[in-house]
Amino acid sequence: MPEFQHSPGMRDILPPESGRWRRFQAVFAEVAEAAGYGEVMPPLMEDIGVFQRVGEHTDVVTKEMYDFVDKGERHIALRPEQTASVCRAFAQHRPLTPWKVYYAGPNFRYEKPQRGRYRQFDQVGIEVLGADDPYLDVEVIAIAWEFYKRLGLQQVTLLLNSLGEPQDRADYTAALQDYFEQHLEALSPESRITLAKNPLRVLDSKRAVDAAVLAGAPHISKFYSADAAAHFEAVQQGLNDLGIPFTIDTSLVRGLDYYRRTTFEFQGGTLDSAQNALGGGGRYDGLVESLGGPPTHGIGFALGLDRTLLACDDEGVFAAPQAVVDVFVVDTTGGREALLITAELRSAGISADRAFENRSMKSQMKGADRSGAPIAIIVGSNEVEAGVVTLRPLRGEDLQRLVPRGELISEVTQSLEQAAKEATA
RNA sequence: GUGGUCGUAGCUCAGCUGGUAGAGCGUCAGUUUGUGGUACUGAAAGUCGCGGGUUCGAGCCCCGUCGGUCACCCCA
Repeated sequence: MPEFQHSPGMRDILPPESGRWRRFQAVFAEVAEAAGYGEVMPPLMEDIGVFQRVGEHTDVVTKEMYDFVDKGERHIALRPEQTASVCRAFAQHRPLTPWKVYYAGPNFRYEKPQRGRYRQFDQVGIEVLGADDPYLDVEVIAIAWEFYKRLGLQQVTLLLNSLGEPQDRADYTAALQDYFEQHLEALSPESRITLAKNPLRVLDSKRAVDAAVLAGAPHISKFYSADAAAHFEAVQQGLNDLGIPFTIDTSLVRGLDYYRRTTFEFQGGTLDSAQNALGGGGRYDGLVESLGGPPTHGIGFALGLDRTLLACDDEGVFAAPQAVVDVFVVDTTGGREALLITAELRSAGISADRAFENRSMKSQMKGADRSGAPIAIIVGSNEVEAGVVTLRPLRGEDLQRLVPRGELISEVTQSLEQAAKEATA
């Protein structure tokens, strides 16, 4: 065993999996940019106050933050999510609204790790600040939906709810509190604890004993103000117009305290309940204001990279890309020819790899095979004397041939084009 | 944070009631010293997570600890 391993909940992402991560983020960037979103890159750490504004009562803030005091006596925290940072950035820079941004990168939460749940975990997401239009809600959801489609995921369920206006939410919370207190005996001990902290979140319970009580609980929909009801109606209509299927789930309560009106979550159909929340988001108010900005409407979502990838594994889509190089150079004269030829190929925009340590030809050919390259360039003493190289197709039935050293690039280019054509045919 | 479970070569695992470690895959090297993907031969590679204890003797038993995993909690 090595003396050091990564800390719990941290991981090394190695190739080819790392290529999959990069592609994941690239696809997300494409989808977001196609809708006019620009990338925002907030810092990995901030004054802890930025995150505390998100919700004084949530576990994310109270128990799970990675924080420390820096050499300037500042109380700093590693970001547990990015929404707060984006709002802080908005309050600080005051860009034109609506401000449409996306982000990708790691977040940190001090939790007990388990499958699909790490202390350093990546999310991609978008936020829009400064607009309250229900069609914006639809656009935001549609972007996530399109992203899942691009990945190839089929079994994603969109759960939709509205928490109403802050007042509606408060009224509902009070009603819920009353109801649960009347049925305290039937609630699980865990839920009773949750009830004391935040009645809304009792609805999240997955415990079987709570099911009966939950089924009889009052519904948020009875508490909507006219505005909230109209907004929610418009969102549903818009989703229907785009052909995006959704399920209303009145028990859908997001973890952070600042949400209002539209909330949504994406669930993976193939995953266990512990990690089936692929992503979620909603509309929020007051966050920018609490960070020193003007009153600003906001909406956004965050999607977990790990869980989404787990869902991809289960559905057999979005596999890790195989690292492939165009050409593998086999040199049996000591390696200098390979040095020159790979450099020449790379300068010409042709990716090329080679073996080192002067291995046997057989070993080098093995390397060529493993590299995935469609062609090998072989150089031995015969070739060097004759001023040629051997161009050896590795994938098809074509025979190898000698080409003049000076025509290397044009011959390889031609050969690669032909290989590409055969591959698609 | 609480509870269950697991931890043996790079990977996946075997190792019966305790007697100082094995397989497959992979890696490397050979099988006519210029040619890969198949086959054959061989080799390297493990302080059996770590630390204590019981025992003549522990990978197998006990305790602790670290890590993974599952459930709860929470969430992505």
